[in-house]
Amino acid sequence: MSEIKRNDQEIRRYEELEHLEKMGVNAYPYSFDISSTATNVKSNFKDEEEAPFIVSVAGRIMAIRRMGKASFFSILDSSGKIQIYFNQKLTPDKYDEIKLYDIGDIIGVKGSVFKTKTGEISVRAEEFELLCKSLKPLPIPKEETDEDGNVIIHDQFKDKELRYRKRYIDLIVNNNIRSTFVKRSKIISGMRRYFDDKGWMEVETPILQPLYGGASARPFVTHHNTLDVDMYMRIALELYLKRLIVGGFDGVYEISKNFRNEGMDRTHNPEFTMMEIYVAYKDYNWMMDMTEDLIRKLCMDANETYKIHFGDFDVDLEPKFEKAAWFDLVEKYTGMDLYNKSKEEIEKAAKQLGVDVEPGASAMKILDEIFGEKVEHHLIQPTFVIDYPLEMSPLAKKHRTKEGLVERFELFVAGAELANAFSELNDPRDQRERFIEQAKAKTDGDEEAMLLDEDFLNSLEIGMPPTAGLGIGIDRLVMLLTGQTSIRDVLFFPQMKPEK
RNA sequence: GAUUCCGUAGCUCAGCUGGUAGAGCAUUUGACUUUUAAUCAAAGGGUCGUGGGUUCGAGCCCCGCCGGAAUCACCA
Repeated sequence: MSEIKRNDQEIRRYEELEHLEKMGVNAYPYSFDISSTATNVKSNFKDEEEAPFIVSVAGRIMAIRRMGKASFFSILDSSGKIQIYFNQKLTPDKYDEIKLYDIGDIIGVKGSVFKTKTGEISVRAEEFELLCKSLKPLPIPKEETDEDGNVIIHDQFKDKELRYRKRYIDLIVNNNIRSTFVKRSKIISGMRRYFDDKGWMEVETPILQPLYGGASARPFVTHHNTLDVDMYMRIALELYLKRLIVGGFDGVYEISKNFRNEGMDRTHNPEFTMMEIYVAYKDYNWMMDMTEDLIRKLCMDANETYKIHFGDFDVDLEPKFEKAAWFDLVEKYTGMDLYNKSKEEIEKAAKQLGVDVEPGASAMKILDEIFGEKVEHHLIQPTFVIDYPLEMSPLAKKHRTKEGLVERFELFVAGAELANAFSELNDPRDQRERFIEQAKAKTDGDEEAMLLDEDFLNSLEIGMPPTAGLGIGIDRLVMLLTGQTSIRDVLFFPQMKPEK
């Protein structure tokens, strides 16, 4: 048994807990009936009201102002804060008990609502009880409102490491971050509602997979003991969802975690949430319209406006999204037409443009670099980039008219990729060739090249109808729609190095 | 992975050219029946991230390590 070290404030709280229990107070009771939230109390209270407005509320004590025989507490519930007024006269038998309450404790209060001299709507504590004793001090910030109405926060809990590691504290004391996560939830539920209303079905597919596929990334490897085989955490949803289209569903989608064993930074977390949807009998043109409609609606639902401020950018989602072909954009921003050019020509172009290229990089890698460095940061207003080079997109269908291209689009907003979609490749012969190309790339040292999935090919041989597929990185979408520039601020529990 | 910066009380931070620690809030005690950063009076609280080194002496200088942040690289 390791010895628990407590600081003075913690020791004091444990002593108080014992004191309360000696007084016959249960510091951890089972339930409490709530009639209203803090915000509802405030909005439903009317000055003129003559009949008493009795409510019962519960929340965490965030501030205590004791004045001898009267005290004002501020409690916080899921909706916000409300002031509680205690007076010895109101509860002569229990007034001493509140002397043992601390900031952080959770209490339930029943009483009439009134407005204090200073105009704050408050609940008179006619009945109250402790609902949970808090045994560790909370880093409580203090808020002050200056003459101009600006809220100044003192002693704010802002150490990013601690905030991420102890998110539950962050959520209690930094009430502004709550709204980001509320919006996140709204965005995801809004997306579900949008798809469900169209009759598409939410499904679940394996996270533990014998083979990983559907994207270019390095996987996490784990081991199944009974079968004694290595398994992979999925890096994408694609190949299983397409199997379900083969199985006869017209529309399937999944919103779930993917795992990629790669770097962590402002836009990457090793586990992240992905939405992929596949709709039979549709192509990427149709999918573009659907995506635009969806994103616009989600933004309106979350923000009640189409205008977004993200980093240094102001983005407007209301006008029709731009469409531009991949090679046209390269030409626009580099002055070079690289469509259907040889590897030597592409290498030369990269050199002229000052784009660093790893030795041995394929033509596609170089093109990708050029696009990433010269084009992406220009794509601020919503832009569908369409018609990608074939080799970059091993699961996308060949363009119906343009040689060497596929029917694929990515949606860029504020310089970041938000969505990726194709007319899905359903010709099993072509798909096999693409996998073989990938295998070659892998032996040439491309660690992220895709693996050949025989069973997936088998499903295509059974036959998949023409299908459009779309993937949206949910975390990035939430970042965009909430104006957060770090993925860690849209994840409750971002991945951190283990402590110690 | 690289570079820069950061780690001091429960929280936010100060700490000069090296002389073994300060403030506000929080906590404790007392006063106070409409306060709201409540106020007033007093008090307690620190292995200065960690391990070495230099020095008579290190929070401060040097090296390693741990953790974090930012930027870059990697990354469909």
